[in-house]
Amino acid sequence: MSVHLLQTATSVLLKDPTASLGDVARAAGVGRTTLHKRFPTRAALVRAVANDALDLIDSVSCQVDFDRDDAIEDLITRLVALGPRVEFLLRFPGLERDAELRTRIEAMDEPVLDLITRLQGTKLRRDLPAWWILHTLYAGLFNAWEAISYGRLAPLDAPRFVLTTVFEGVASAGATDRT
Amino acid sequence: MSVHLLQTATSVLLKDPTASLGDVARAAGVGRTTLHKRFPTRAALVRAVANDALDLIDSVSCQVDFDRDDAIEDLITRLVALGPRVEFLLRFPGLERDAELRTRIEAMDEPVLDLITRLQGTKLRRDLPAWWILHTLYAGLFNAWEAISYGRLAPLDAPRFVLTTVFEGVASAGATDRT
DNA sequence: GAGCAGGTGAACACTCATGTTCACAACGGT
DNA sequence: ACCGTTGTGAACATGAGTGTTCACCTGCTC
Repeated sequence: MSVHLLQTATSVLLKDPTASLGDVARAAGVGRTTLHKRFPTRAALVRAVANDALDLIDSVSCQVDFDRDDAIEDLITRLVALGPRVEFLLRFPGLERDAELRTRIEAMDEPVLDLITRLQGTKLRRDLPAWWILHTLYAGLFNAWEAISYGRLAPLDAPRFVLTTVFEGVASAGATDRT
Repeated sequence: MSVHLLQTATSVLLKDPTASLGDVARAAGVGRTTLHKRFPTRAALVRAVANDALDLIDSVSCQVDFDRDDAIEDLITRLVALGPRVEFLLRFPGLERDAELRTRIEAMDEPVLDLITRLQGTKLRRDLPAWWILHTLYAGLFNAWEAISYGRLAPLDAPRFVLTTVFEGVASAGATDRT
């Protein structure tokens, strides 16, 4: 049941980062006292939500074979499915002020950066820095999550949208005006 | 001098959306009373900052000839230069709850959406919805602003990065694995 | 039934952002 | 020198979120 509490907290805090603890408790169908017993302070709750998301990413990361050439496609597809839990990590303001969290987030980026660097020998452009490509991927993910939450994009369409847009761009195949 | 106040408020609130009015006033080198005299309430300040950003966009929008085929490139290049003032519009939480602001934001999107739809006849892909392409552009902008604020990206490089990435994608030219 | 773990609402004190007012200082125009 | 404007710090009341405690209830095991 504590799991459901964290998930509810995730979506409530994501929708309104200034939501009070009372709001979170009510949304989770739980007393504010109970919430306080699990997470003695607001900072503790936020940290728990973030760590939960990081655990989720770790579990996904383990399932991806980073040695395969289509590892990125696999990773993106799996990350899209995670939705708000991970979006929280990239969106919640002030999260990077927690040193421990910042460390975990950077550690999460590292293998992907390595993968990108390696693939820049084959299927990825060499004229862009790896970090820019990584953040472009994140931007695509965030884009998809937002569209899904607004009901504009079907969750099952999302991976294809993100991958095709990030990899091939929005220009039509014929128009190659690389400047 | 009021202009400088709004710009300071923009960057302070962007860095920390929960910053107190005292923080804003101090950052602007002005008394909290003075701030209150100009903007009687916090909501009024936020609205003023947002409207300032929208005015800025309007003034840019007027300079772009939406009939030209390279209007998008022109628009993006100009928007990148605006930086945090516009980033505020896309980032600040709860901004869309103000009906008047939401209207202005949608009105801002409209001509760009029309342009995208028109260009889908020529240089833009037809197999993606116009709104998706629009949001991909925004995501690229946001990406660049963030990289600039972290000092990773030179402002003068930004337009090229955004345009080439959004239009052509991150895949190397040879790898055309359109699924 | 006794005991215990877990959950709950009520209540309290405390902090802090906020809105508001007021008296005072600086400055420019007349 | 006078006065309106503009900015300033100090002070105050208010409200909301927060952390904390306590008494009470429920369901479970022994």
